Amino acid sequence: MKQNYIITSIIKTKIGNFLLEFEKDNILKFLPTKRKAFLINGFAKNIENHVNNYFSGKENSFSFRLKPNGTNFQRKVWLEALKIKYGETCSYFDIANKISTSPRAVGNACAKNPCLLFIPCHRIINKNNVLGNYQMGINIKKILLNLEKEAR
DNA sequence: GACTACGCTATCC
DNA sequence: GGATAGCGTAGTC
Repeated sequence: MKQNYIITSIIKTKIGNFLLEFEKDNILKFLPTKRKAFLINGFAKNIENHVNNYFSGKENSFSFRLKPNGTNFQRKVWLEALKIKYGETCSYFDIANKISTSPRAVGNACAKNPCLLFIPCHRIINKNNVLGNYQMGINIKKILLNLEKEAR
């Protein structure tokens, strides 16, 4: 029987190194890390290229297959986040309405997003246009949103 | 039961 | 009108 192995690699981006975990062509995790960059194979290199294109404004959507680990509820929130288009934002309140829950719970799920950037939870902000919070800090959130606004 | 990447309201300058 | 504090809320650990 053939088995799929989970592969880890560290890729380098403008805003720091990211730990990439994938299984075949499904991305399981994409999180910031302090570890030194290393690439395992062509797939990781491919991701790195796409991410760097994104950071230089040349690319505005990712078409990777994601396989994030989470509860049903978290997946529902992430699915809604994926629907937010490049350069647009949505409030926690809006997302909460769509899946009939509370904004607090939406924030909770976003905080556990294992695929930063690919699941664009940086596009989810507070209702009163305040940015809210972010796993990598609100500075990064600000940078990402500005990048998308200008590149559009 | 405690903890949130929220939002609303009341209350204070 | 702006700043702050308190509380309701829903999901997770």
